[in-house]
Amino acid sequence: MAVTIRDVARQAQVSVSTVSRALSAPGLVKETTRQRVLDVVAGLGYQPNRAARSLITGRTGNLGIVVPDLENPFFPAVLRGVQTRAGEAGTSVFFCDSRECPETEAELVRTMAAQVDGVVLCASLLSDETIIELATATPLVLINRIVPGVSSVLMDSASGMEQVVTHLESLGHKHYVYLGGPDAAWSNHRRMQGLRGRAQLIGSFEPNFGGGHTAAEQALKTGATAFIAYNDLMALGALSYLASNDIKVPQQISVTGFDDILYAAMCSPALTTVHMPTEEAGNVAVDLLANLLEGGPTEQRELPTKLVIRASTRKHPMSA
Amino acid sequence: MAVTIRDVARQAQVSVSTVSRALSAPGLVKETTRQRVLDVVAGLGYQPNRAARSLITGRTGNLGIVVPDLENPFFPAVLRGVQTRAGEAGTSVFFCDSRECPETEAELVRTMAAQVDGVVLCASLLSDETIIELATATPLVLINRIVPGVSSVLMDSASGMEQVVTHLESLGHKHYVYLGGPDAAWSNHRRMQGLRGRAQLIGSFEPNFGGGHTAAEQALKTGATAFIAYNDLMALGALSYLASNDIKVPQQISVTGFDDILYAAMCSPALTTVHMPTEEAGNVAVDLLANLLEGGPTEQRELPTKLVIRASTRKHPMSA
DNA sequence: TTGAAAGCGCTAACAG
DNA sequence: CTGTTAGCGCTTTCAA
Repeated sequence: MAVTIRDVARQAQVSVSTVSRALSAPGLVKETTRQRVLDVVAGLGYQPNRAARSLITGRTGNLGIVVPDLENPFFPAVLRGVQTRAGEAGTSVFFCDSRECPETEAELVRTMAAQVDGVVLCASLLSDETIIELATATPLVLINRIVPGVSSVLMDSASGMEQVVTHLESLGHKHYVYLGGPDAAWSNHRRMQGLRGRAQLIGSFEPNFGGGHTAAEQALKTGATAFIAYNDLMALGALSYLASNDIKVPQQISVTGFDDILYAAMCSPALTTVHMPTEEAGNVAVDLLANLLEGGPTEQRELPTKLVIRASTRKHPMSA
Repeated sequence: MAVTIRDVARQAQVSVSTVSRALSAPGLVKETTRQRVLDVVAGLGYQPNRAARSLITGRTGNLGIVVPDLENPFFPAVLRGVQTRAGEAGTSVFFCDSRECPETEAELVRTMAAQVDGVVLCASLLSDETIIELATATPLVLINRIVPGVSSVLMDSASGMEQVVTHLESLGHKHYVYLGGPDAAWSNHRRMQGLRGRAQLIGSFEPNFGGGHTAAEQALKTGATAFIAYNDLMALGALSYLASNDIKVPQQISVTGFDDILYAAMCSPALTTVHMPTEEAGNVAVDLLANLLEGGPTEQRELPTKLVIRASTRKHPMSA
């Protein structure tokens, strides 16, 4: 195979342990020796064998992330945050898409566990019990989910939703309907809390374009003047349904989304939605995982969200 | 740590080598012995330590993929294809986003090389030389890029573009402009070939929403009646620019995209674009990589593309 | 068909 | 500050 630590040791005229130390515990080696080793390392293009290292340290230097749907741009954004922060620490990232299936999710976490130091679980659909069980076996950080005793980073959905409601009320809307996401999604319940009981509820629907389409059809029958979608993808689906039925947004019906994915700003009318600090959440998740790996305590962190008002909402016509 | 091969051997009353063989070379062990070992394995929940295994076999059982922009839904779709096929073979997938930066790209491939058996490189911006150099060090499969002597899977951009041109001509358009993507992108040149010299060229622009916005502004000055965008994201940006300038699509100007990302169908007007077999490309890439790892030859595979006609194109008004 | 033994490349005591 | 030594958990000759 490639060049080993022994080759470096020989050429630098030191023992293998000195090479090892020069690389991973610089303080323990005389500066001139270290420099000599480093030169040889560079010259030979030596790269430590990670398998050998992790065999002895028990650490892989990798981390995993599983998301429910890679096609929802919300999740690639989180991935980016994770990759960026992990990369800074020389950590590589495994990813998996569970396709909104809880069984797959648990399976993936278990499979990953064997080859990573810890995993980030996004918008999990698993039960508290299963999550606790997984967290016992593997350092685990949740994103947008709270489970007692497990680290997590939250984007404040409840507050985001309250901002939506406040906005809609300030526009004079009296009757609005919530196009609900998956029952198993913790975020869905959290968002409902933010509604403070003021919205009519329908659902649950699939948290994607098709789900929004279906939801809009039902929502229309309620006579509501505003639709609050579980997420942007559903809102986009609703927009599409309404457009194809010649219902004008926002003139006849106001629509709001959640997540502020890229397309929320691109569609027309541009979507009023709640901005989520996705990349930052990814960063923080990696930090929490790092703490965990150093024996630190579990932590919960909450990141603020902010309503972004665009063109899909306006004053309720009757309230003028 | 966890349960080791020795624990299994002890409890099954055989040597460690027998356990090893029972697991990875079933033919070499008496059936009854094998069954006994397997029972113990299941009972103990034994999972072979991958680091130890790969230390000796030199294989990691992992593969890597690097894409230029995770925010472009085209790439998550490819990722999915890769993950799916890799998963079937028990292979895990590392991902990285190079953020359209060639240096980062090369760096990422090199970093990954240390811990994967091979890597898939999507829409690479690197020079042929660099790619060949990387391919020499690591089994490599390219997606949407051809480099002599390197395996690759192509989605037939040239043909896709020809279909666009044919469509536009059939609608009576005489003057159309190509909103070009990055100069370093092989796909960009390939798509230009499909133009057969019949479009005016402007660019290059960033292959995203913002780039499309900018491009549309310039394209407008050409007096062309149809805009052909390098990809859907740019087309979406162009649509947005035109809408905000009260130019009606497709009444005044026709617009086409490329890729058929999810949002191409969602926006309004829905985008006429070229559908790319992204997931399949991911699958095939994994297959080619597997062949390579088994000592097979490099291969080039081309997958067909198909024009999807939606609402953003129509007959040229002057040609009625 | 099975077992014993020799490492894969590296880190981590333990001496010096 | 540096070297020696003993493995980490597994696969793979080589013998039996």
